[in-house]
Amino acid sequence: MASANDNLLTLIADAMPGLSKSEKKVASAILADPEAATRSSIAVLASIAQVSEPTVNRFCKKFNATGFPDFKLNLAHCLASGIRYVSQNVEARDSVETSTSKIFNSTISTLSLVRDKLPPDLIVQVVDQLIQARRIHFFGLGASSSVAKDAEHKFFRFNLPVSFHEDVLMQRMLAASAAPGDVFFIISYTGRTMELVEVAELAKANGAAVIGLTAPGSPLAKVCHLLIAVAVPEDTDEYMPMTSRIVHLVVLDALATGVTLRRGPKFQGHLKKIKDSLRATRFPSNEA
Amino acid sequence: MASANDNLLTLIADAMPGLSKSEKKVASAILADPEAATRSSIAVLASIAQVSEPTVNRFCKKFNATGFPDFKLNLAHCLASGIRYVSQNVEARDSVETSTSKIFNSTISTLSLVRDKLPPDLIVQVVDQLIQARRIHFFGLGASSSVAKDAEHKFFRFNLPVSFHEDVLMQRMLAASAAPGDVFFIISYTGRTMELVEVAELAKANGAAVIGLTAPGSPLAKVCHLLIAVAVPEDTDEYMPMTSRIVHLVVLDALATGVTLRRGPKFQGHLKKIKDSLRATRFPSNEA
DNA sequence: TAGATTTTGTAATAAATTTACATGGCTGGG
DNA sequence: CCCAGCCATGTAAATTTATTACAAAATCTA
Repeated sequence: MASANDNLLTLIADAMPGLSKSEKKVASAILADPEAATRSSIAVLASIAQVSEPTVNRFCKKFNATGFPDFKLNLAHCLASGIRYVSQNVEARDSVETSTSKIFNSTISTLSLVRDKLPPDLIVQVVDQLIQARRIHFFGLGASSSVAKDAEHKFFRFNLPVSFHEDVLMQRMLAASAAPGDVFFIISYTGRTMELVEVAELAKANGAAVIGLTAPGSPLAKVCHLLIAVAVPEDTDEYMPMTSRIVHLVVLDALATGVTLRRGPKFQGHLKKIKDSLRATRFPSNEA
Repeated sequence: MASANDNLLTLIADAMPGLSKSEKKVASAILADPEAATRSSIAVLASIAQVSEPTVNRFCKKFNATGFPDFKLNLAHCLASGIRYVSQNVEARDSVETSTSKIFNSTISTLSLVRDKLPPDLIVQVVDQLIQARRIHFFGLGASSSVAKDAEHKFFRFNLPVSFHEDVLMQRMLAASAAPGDVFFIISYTGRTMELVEVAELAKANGAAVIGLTAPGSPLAKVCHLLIAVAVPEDTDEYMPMTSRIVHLVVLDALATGVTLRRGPKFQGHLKKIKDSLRATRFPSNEA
């Protein structure tokens, strides 16, 4: 399913190792400036890549195109949908306008990257785990604490037994008194925050399920029963985790929606009740 | 900036009245199935429109293309970036895989929509306002409270005098004791939450600046000195504000980055100090 | 190293696009 | 109302672009 409108550039980049010498030349010529590739003729691209024209043509056909023009079209599509797989880092001399557009662009491209990379059944598994949980704790610290808080807010509406804690002592206490049936959902960009790793280990030792939304290969990732790995190539040292946080939130959106869908229509009534209870606090809408 | 690659289809539709007989034929052939147009050759399109090939070519040149292929490319661009807005809503019978990909897609397309619609200088103005503020309060309720919390966290790192409150009484007290030089940054998806509107009015009456990140035309929007209007066509009644929240966060990222850039390089030292202070709480990275 | 296989390039062919030019229809002045 | 001039449109030729068929080179296998 993901492969249908998959990111062509990513596809090419991923296929690189398995390509022959001159195919690699073509690939890197395209990756170097995809925008230009969509505008050039096959002759121009061939000369840029220093290969013959049929080689370029064959290359295109390898990537499910009927020929070169079709390939260019596909390329144009994936470019237009905001996908710059190389993140555009903000630089100190950028104007505010530039940095703003860079931030939007890199957020967008990161999201589409994650969308394509996320194992489709993983979300399903996590949803299953959440639905049958006796109790769900969302933990996060620092930048991830507002993500965890958001998660609590969202899942609370679903009438799931959720709680959110950003206090380390509370987290520890809850982990210490964990039992099978409890789910600890731990959110961390780096996956290296000691406190959280220890809490995860403690919870796990007590038989609770630990779900991690964090970086692959991190200490926290190793502890989790279920891991939603989000690898965001971020310029962490320059600025702070930004896109990773967004990705985490969207993943949680997906999970929450998954839970609702699983609960079926009988459950919509509950949501409606909550909505109605909020209505009283609002100015009436002037729309129909 | 937005008008540069503005929607080509709209452009064509608008130009219709001023076109000649056979140009109209071409236009309607394209508008009837733009997707097909990007895939057809000039000969095919000409026969569909019942005109000759040069007519099609001339038509393309009228719309700032160098020729037919270039025109197709432009068309493909505007299709890919525009077509997704509609019909990505999650439906009750969707599988979890489908809903997940829909959520990612609609988040992505909403972000690119906002990116194109956001007035470039607005961010600059807000950044100016924030930099010179004596004190900044981030307010949000419900789903927006975690957005506000996130904002506080981010701006705090910049050593700006920020605070965050989700408690209505605290908000009211702060607004009541507001003074010129204070900035109230109020975040609300609907812009209809009474409490927040009242707080905004109170703060404004006391001479504070009110910045709103909310829906255009809403009661809250009318109170603000500076308004960052985010109109997200959301199926609020089915599920909850999801994409709007993400957009809000990305806007705040842009603002935060804008502030850092304005502060200049001397300020990087401060950021580094904060980063170092966090390092002690982390497992060492195994990377270089 | 010989033979087979794969990769790459050359040259011819086919397709698509553009240009140059001719025709037809319309408009406005006589 | 008719003819000159102009604009819109089409025809056909030229040019560019893409594809195919085939041959040469490189790589691999035995």
